[in-house]
Amino acid sequence: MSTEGLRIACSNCNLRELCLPVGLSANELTELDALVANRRRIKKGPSLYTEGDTFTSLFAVRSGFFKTRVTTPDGRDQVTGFQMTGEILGLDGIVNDKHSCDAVALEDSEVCVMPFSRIEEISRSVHSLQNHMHKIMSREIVKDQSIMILLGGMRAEERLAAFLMNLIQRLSARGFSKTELVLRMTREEIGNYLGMKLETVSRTFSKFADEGLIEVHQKHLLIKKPEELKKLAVPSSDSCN
Amino acid sequence: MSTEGLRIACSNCNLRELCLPVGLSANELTELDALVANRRRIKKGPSLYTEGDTFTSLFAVRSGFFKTRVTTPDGRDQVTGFQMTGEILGLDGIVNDKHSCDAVALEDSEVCVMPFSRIEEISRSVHSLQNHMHKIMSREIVKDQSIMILLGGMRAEERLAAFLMNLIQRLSARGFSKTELVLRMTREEIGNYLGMKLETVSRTFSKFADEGLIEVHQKHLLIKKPEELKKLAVPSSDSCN
DNA sequence: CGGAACATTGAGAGGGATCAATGGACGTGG
DNA sequence: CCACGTCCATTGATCCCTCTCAATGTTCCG
Repeated sequence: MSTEGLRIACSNCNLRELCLPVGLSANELTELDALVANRRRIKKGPSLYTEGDTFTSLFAVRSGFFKTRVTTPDGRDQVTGFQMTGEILGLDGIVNDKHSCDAVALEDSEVCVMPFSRIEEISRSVHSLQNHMHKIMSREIVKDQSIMILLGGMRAEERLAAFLMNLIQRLSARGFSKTELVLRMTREEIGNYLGMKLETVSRTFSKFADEGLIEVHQKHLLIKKPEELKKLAVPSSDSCN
Repeated sequence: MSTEGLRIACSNCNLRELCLPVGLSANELTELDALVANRRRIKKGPSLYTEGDTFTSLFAVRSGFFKTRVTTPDGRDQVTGFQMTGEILGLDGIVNDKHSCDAVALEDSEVCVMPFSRIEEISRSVHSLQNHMHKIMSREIVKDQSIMILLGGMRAEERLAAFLMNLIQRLSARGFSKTELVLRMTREEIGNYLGMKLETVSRTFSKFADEGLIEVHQKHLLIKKPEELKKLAVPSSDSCN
């Protein structure tokens, strides 16, 4: 929960190809250096923000891993996403000036804090940033469409396969292996996200393992037949984010 | 599919309290009059746009009723939303400069065509429009969270109750009855949206009717016990859009 | 009036939930 | 460094909600 004053400019951040500045020119990048107010470290467990918190800033994940979660009045909750390096958190807060979900760190993490008023201000002069913000929000909307397909129409196997392919794809875009991954979340969190119970997640993993598609050692997964998995996950396997 | 040249300014549109201009001052409204390029009529059945269409404009529903739908590579499809008067269509297209879903008119409809480049341009000088666009997109993201709760964690009864309460709430915001409504979509479309089969939708309607919560006459519904329904639909019954 | 599209209702099957017990992994403290 | 407790994962047995398949009814429109 500590708030350090570490300041690093977007223009020489090694994430600039993944994060908000993606596609901006060198000149434009320099203008973005005023965008990040500071960095913030979050230990595993605590929330970056919580439902109801006043919205002031967007956050870019610099390192670590998050989940977002909404809780219903009757205490049920729903995991709405998992965010990794370079992805943006906080877009839910814009509409009502307060956050509508919790963002929880699943491991020790670090985020760049970008005051939203500053984003809007810079957007007015840097056209590409303006367009970029629109694209980021639109991407989120399109991503949510994929989740609706998943939750609305797919069966357990398909959901889990789609989930794995999505994770693999995002990890490989970050330079990680296409065949090996370490799950940062529990079976329960996966299940909650995918609209199934943790036992079903576990069983489905076991089934995939029996069929030789993957190898499971707790949170360590080895993808042995990506093509087969992809076939299971047919719909929108190219989904971004 | 005809493209008429009907031009009406936002500043004297009777939807300005519901639609994009909501909350803008009179002065600002005048600046928005350059925003709507034209109007377009869509008959029941055809699409306003289709997956893959080049994205150029957002659309505001002026009259009528739409559904948005994504189709997966293997032919399954998923209804991702229903849009009524004053609501915005096309946000999905921003990220890739092409639309990622179909927008289908469920009755004869009319939309205002707002070229996105013009929106971005005006946004740079009219700060409240800039903020407004961000809020509209954020609202869409928050709405999608509610759908995830619905699809991920609720049972058939709860889904349908939540759906009805949401419709009623949006209709009443438009001056329609809080207790009576005409469904513009079929059972199949409702079911697809809610992740259930049309038979289950029909059965659940019948169950609600048996319990005296509603009265069903095909597409005409009478809400007899809104409180009871709301209780069933507990989560995020206040969801916007 | 007849046909097509949509809705209702029933009977049976199945996928995933639920309840329950066991087994590993990890971290903390003795 | 081991013991213990906690958290997490696996697996089994059973049940129930929803899907599926199928028949009938209703409305609307040409």
